[in-house]
This record gives sequence, structure tokens and C-alpha cells, in this order.
Amino acid sequence: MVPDASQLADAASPQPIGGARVSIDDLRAVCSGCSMRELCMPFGLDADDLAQIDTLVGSRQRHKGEALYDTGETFDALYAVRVGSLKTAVLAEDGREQVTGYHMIGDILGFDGMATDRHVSRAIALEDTDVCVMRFERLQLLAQRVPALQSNLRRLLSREISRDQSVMLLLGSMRAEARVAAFLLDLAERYRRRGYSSTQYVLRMTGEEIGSYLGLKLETVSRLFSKLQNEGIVRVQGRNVALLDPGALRQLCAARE
Amino acid sequence: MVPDASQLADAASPQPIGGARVSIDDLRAVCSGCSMRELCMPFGLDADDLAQIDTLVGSRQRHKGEALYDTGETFDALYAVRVGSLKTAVLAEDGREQVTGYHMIGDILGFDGMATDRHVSRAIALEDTDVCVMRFERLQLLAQRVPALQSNLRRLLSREISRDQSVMLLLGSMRAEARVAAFLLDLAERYRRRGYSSTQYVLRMTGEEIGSYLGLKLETVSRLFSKLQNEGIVRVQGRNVALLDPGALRQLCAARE
DNA sequence: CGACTAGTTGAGGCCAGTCAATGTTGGTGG
DNA sequence: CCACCAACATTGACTGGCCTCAACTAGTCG
Repeated sequence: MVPDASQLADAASPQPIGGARVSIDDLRAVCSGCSMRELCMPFGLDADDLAQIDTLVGSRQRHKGEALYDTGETFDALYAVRVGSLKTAVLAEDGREQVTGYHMIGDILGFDGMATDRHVSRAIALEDTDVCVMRFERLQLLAQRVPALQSNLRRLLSREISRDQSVMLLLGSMRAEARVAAFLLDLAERYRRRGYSSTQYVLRMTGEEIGSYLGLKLETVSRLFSKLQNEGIVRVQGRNVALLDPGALRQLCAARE
Repeated sequence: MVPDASQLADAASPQPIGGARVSIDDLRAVCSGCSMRELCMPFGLDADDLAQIDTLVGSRQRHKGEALYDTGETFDALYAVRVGSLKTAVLAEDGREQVTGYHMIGDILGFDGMATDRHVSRAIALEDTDVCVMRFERLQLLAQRVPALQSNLRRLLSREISRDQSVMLLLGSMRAEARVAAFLLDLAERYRRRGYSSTQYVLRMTGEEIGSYLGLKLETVSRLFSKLQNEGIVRVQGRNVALLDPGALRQLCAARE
């Protein structure tokens, strides 16, 4: 698990960027050997395409609480989560933040900066986190030669849009309890797709962050967790969540709308 | 207003699609002569690029209340609003709809279908509306040869994402009055950018639709319009809105967050 | 151990939802 | 042109869900 520093001389390795810490992981950010590549680049890339992508993928690490990118910063790369998790958030004028997303292993983020070349949101590591860095300029050049990559990029962008629209549906028309239920089920489904348990996982966001994401106050989130626990639908111990009755959660999502 | 059917034989004209009505406008959907092209395709396209785009742009018309596309339908085109306006909405399981966007002249819509090849939202004409139809397959092929078009497409997708994130901020953290104020200012700004008055415009959505968009009930929207009117900040007569004191609206947006 | 952060729970208030009655507008056909 | 109808908007009274404020607990890290 610990790096062999001599490998840093490897000429094929992409440059570490900015002031980020460097480790052996920088040298292993190769999509062709990555177990998560089906998540990042799901469609139609053959081994040859992947080998080309390898040449442009770097790596970066962030400790808990550190920003991967911040509002207003120049957009120059997309990021894929390799280890850990992050939240994204936008800022109101008064500095308060609205959490807009939770990103786990295999998720790609950074798309928000493509329109204006500056990020309009920020991404903060929720735990110690490694990301693959794909310099956008190089990605763009490569995509011109690899149509499957081009098409994947578009799909990822569009997926982001449909995801945002579901959140709008949640924020605009669901009651607090339904929002919490939908949140728990969404996480379950995303863990399931990644091969983890869909009935037992660890929350990485604080109650306040979950509240911000769901348009609720932290006290409300806490109360609803307690309520769901009393009803035997979930078990919450600290940040460990167990979904005891996913069916009941699904009913809550639909109820009373 | 009624077409000269003989011109339908024009070989250069794109095929009308599906059961849409056909008119002379089908033959005039050429970007190179369109006053709105800076909105649709804002960056770096020269006359030659535009001429190529012309070859793939068709046209479609919808009467008030008709769907341009519906949830679940196959995604095969992007649309640019030439005349009129539309709302987009996603559906909850029970059939109720959450309005996710309001689209006016020069806006491009349809991006939500790119991820899965099926639309996850629907687009409904709010008045009699003409749109340019850009078949996605052909757009994609052309984009491979015209990097500026590729780049514009990405920017438009990304812009959609940042737009959705502002809506999430609005829904997640603003009070009802602030939501209404932000809504009115957003429309003002968008009309301004299109060369229309930013202090006087016509609302095309009903109170219920505005409420759905803002996560409020129609009664609440109505009450707040009345309140703003009593305070001398706006004047609302039917669907005609006049912003008498935009500064006060801006203050309301920021207040109490 | 003390300071700090995060979570839990209660009491009370207020904002927005709900229900209901009435007014207004716009389209249609006699 | 006007009568009619349906859709939309307005306003009031009341309710209730979520927020606010606050006190307390548990866990963490120097």
C-alpha cells in the first residue's frame, strides 16, 4: 500500500498539479487497470482507447475538509473519485452554502465549470480522498480522435442534468420525511451499483450537510432519522446506517405528494 | 401564414418529423440568417461553420399546451426556441409534475435525453411556439468536423447544469418571497439579454406552473404578487408584469437567508 | 481534562399549505 | 355582440409542518 518513491521518475507518469501531495497513487491512475472504469467511462471504449486515456490521467489527493476546487477558480480539469467522497455546493451571496451533490467512488465531477471556464460550485472532501485528474484541454483533444470518448463525455454531462432534475423534484415537491427516505434510497442504489451493500453503509455527510442537500434544517433531519428508527425502518448508529425496511422507505417517498 | 406546399419539394429542406404541422417556416430554419444565433451558438462559429449547420436544422411547431417531447420518448434531437416559449417538467410517480424550467426565444432544450437516449422530462408549449430541430445524429457527425460546434455543445450542457444548481439553491434555501423575487429578476435578466425590456414583460406560465417551479402553491404565489404590488415593488395586471423597483427585489433575494 | 464539534430532544412560533368562497379573464357559440 | 362557461386568480380563515431557540449529551482531539 505504501509507495516506492523511485517510481516517481517514470517518464510516462503525468505531472502532479499545483501543490497537491504526491504518492505512488499518482503512478497508478491508469484507467486501463482501474476497476472503476465502467463507472467513469461506461460505453464503447476498447483497450486501445483506454491506453490513450491513460496518458492524460493524473491524480490528486485531498484530506477531509479540503477543497478539490472552489467557486470562481479556473476550470481546467474533470475529476473522477477513486477513493473517498466529496460534496459539491454552491454559495449564496451571504456565504451560506447549499449542498448540491454527494459524490462517491467512480463519480465524475467538475462539469459545472465548462460553461464559463470557472467553477460555479465548490467540491470539498468529506474524508481523505483520491481523485483522478483529467486535464480538460487534453481530454478535449483526445475526444476529437476518439468518438466513443466524446460520446461518453456527453452522456456524463447529460446524466448530471437528469440527476439535478430529480433533486429539483425532491426539493420542490416532497415533504421532509419523503426527502430523507429518497436520500437514503438513492445512496443505497448507488452503493449497490458499485458492488457494495445496499442495506448497510456509512454516511459521510454531517446532519447539517444532509439538511442543506435536502433543503431541511439539521434538527429536522435528526428527528426524522429518530422517527424512522423508532418505526423499525432504519437503524442509525452514529454514521452507520442500516436500511431494515427499504419497502417502507419507498412508500414514504411516494406518500402524500 | 399558411404554407405554399409546392416548396416542400425543396431537396435542401430537412424532412418534417413525426406528425408535426408543416409551414413555410420549415424552409427558413437557417442559422446563418437567424438573429438569435448568438444565443444558440455563441462562440467561434464562422460563416462557413454556420452554413454547414444550416443543412441539419429543421423546424417544428407546437400549439399552446402541446408537447414538444414527452417523458420516455426517444431522444433524437435538440431544439432551439425561435418563437414562443415552453416549460419543461419532470413527473413524480403519481403523475404530478414538477416544473424544472422555463424556456424562451433562443434557449436550447432537450439535453436531458442525451444520457439514456430517452427524455426524462417533458417540454410543453406555453403558447404557439416554433422551434428549430437539430437532429442529434447529424449534429454529432458535424461536431466531429467542427471543433467550435463541439465546444459550444459542451458549453450549453454545462450552462444547463449551472442553471439547475441555481434552482437547487433557490429551492433549498430561500423563503417564498425571495423565491418569487429571484424568479422575477431571472426573467428580467433573460429578457434583457435578448434585447427586450427588463422591467416589463409578459408571464407565460400560470400561477400554478410558477408555483411548481418555485416549490410553492399557487395561492402563495398569488399572495406574494399581491404583497409586492401593495409595496409598490411590482405591478401585475393579469400576465403583464412591471418591475417598479428592481433594487428592492434584489434585496428580498438576499434577505433572511 | 477541557474545548470543541456533532447529534438529540423539547417547547413554541411562524411561514406556507389547505380548504373554501368569490372574482376575473378569455375563449366559444348563439 | 353578448351570454356563457371554464380556467385562472384572489383573498380569508385556519391548520400544521418545519424552523428557531435552547438545553443537554456523546464523542474527539490536543
